[in-house]
Amino acid sequence: MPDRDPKTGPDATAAVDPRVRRSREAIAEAAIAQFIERGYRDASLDDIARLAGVAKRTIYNIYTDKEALFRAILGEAVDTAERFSVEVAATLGGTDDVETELTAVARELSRAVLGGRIVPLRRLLISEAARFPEFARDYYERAPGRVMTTLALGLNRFDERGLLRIDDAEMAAEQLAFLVLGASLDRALFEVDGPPTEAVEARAIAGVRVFLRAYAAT
Amino acid sequence: MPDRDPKTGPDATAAVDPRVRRSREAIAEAAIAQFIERGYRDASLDDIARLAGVAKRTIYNIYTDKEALFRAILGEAVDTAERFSVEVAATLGGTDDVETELTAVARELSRAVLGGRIVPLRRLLISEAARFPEFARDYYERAPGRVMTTLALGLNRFDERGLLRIDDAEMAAEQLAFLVLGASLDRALFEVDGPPTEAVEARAIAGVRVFLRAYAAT
DNA sequence: GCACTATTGCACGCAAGAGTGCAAGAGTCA
DNA sequence: TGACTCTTGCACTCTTGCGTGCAATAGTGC
Repeated sequence: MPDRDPKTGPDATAAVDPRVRRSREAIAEAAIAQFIERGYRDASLDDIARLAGVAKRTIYNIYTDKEALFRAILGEAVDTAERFSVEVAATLGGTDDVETELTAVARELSRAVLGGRIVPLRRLLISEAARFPEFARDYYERAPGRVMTTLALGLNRFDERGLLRIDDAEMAAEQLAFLVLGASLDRALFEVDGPPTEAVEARAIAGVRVFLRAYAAT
Repeated sequence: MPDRDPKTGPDATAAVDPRVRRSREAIAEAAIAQFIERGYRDASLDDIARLAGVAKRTIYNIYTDKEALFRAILGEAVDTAERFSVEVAATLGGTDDVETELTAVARELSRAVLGGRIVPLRRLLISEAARFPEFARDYYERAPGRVMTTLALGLNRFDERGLLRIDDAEMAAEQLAFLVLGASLDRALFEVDGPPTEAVEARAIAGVRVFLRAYAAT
């Protein structure tokens, strides 16, 4: 939904000047860092330029606006989050060992969501949800939404094998996900620099156990 | 932890001028509305003054700073959230009908968290967690933390009655809470003006069912 | 009604930050 | 090397918003 590549049309039309390419990359890197750290309003273009090792004027040569920059950069971040999401739990339901598989997915989920830049990105999206509601919605469909769908597929596979008894797979997927990392994720949103590990693992394991007791086919 | 009543010492020392009282109330109301709607940085004191029907100068007669105003107002909001929280699930574990009681608590929780000003407050706390980390921590301990403790006590009562088999009550309380409204709350943080109801109820009911299947004593 | 105190409005000063213009310099491609 | 394009630095404008000073006014308590 959001427009990326604000000034170039199709990428294929003639190779871009390497200077432009380098500038773009440096700016993108500096911008996402600043936006995530300070938010849209408090991130200044002077700082971004300085951090990117680029003149402020150059930013304006590429992006029309602070807003255009933000949209482009945030769009990329959401793309990245989506790319991560398609890989999570993709193979779920492949074996007969439900507990092992679910535990592995629980760990994978925890690591992926709490380890990388997802939590800061979520904070930014929530902070700017009033100003840029499309991004929040877009993210939610493409990242957590995709994970839920994938999880649901895997749970259905277990159901078909007679290892779990799943009635509403989408609902069960949500329940599994929030059992595993709901509490950890919620805390993480509030504790800006808290250590991510510790209770996270315990919650993941315990969550899987509860899920299994509720949904085991026996 | 945060300082409220920035300029008066103990409240008991002589009744305050009613003019001050009125100003304070009007300012507080306008300020929390603006801060919640626009965030710390984008909320302007001119707007708050206009909205409160008060001269900007008056705000500075009461609060030294924009920051002092924010701290005072946010402190009050957290107090209110805490007051709400002590009432949630206080009577849990009083009867023998686990399912009915848990379902009632699930509805109560959903309504309390998703219905009032809690979600916008959470958004604000998350947005400003980098600038004011004390408030985020403080809130988390005093509101959700308190609810978890209360829930855990109730679950323990069911365990003592032999109706549930609870090993780690704090963990079980978290699991229940996030089964019931984890998904709804997470969505709510991103969807600024989305309708709160609809799937919320379904998640609450289904969450309780899963919890019971996992923890029933039979 | 009187002394006192808070509110008001308004015009400031000041700083930060978005966005622009331009001429000089440097990289790129053939 | 030459033609071209992008980057750079710098100074500049404009807006927004914080915070203050002051003299006039109005509410409060006795």
